[in-house]
Amino acid sequence: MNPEQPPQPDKSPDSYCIAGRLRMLARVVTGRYNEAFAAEGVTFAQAGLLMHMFAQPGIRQAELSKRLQIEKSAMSRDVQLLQKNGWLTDNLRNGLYLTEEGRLLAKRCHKIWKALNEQVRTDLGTDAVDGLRVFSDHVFTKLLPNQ
Amino acid sequence: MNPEQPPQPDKSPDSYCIAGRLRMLARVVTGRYNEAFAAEGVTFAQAGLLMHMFAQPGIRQAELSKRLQIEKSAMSRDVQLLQKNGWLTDNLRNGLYLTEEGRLLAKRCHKIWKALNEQVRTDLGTDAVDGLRVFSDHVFTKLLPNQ
DNA sequence: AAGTCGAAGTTGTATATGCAACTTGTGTGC
DNA sequence: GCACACAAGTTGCATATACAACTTCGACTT
Repeated sequence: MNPEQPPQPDKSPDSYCIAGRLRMLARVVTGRYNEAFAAEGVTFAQAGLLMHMFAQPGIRQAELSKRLQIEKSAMSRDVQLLQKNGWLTDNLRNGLYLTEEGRLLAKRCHKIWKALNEQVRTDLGTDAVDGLRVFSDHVFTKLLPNQ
Repeated sequence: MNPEQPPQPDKSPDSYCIAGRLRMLARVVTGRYNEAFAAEGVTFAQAGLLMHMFAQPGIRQAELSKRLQIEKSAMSRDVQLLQKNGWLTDNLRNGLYLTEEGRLLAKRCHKIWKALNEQVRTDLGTDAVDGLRVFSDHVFTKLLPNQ
């Protein structure tokens, strides 16, 4: 795949592995976001869910699953974890609602997210961000089965 | 973040979340690769490691960690899993070597990978693949600390 | 109302991943 | 040779994720 390189990120230019590259990038970028949310005691994944639930109270797990392309059982467990922390009301099956504590946390997370996402966009530059958007659009139109 | 959309992948065009998007893409694309490797009884992550070890026998965990940007403890466990399946010799600490069975599997995986990766590139198109490459290059130069 | 079917959600099991703390190995200076 | 420092690897613990199988819920039919 990429023989004989010194200890360096694997960035072979041609015919690189799409899945491998995506997963590596996700690890790197997730790490950066996780650092930023650590002060609030949440991971990026958790913060993201909280922000979705804040933006759309009562949303169902099934809808979040489709939007985020996370398997329903994974979503179920993510949701249970948030609930265990007291951020969700206990009527999970009737739609997801944040507790007051959850709403406050979601707001703080959104503040952090907004600043960080801007920072990262600036750091990477327009070309990079556009590149990812183009790739992303093609995946949605060409790789996803139905909707 | 993305209020009021019907059950659809979250593809809000402007100011989308870099980390969220990357993670979603990684989930989607990983799924596709995992399907392809399922016949061999391995995941994409495992197949990738096997191919690296095949291409560079004796490579150390530390080097793979840096190349793939996987935390060393995660790498340690991934390696132990491969060994448990009889694909690695037992001298893990002196570099990673495939068993004969491991080498054969790695070759079959490479065949699958090569065809699939080409297929995905074709499906997505040059624009998309270039877009990801550009993004990726910027992450390596701007987001990774040292090397 | 009872039965049925499909969607939504949960649980069992396994892998992939990270952080912190620990252990082991290696080399360097004395 | 020893002691110390640092790199490599492992282990404890927790989260994120998927697939399969199961349960529960709701709507529709009769």
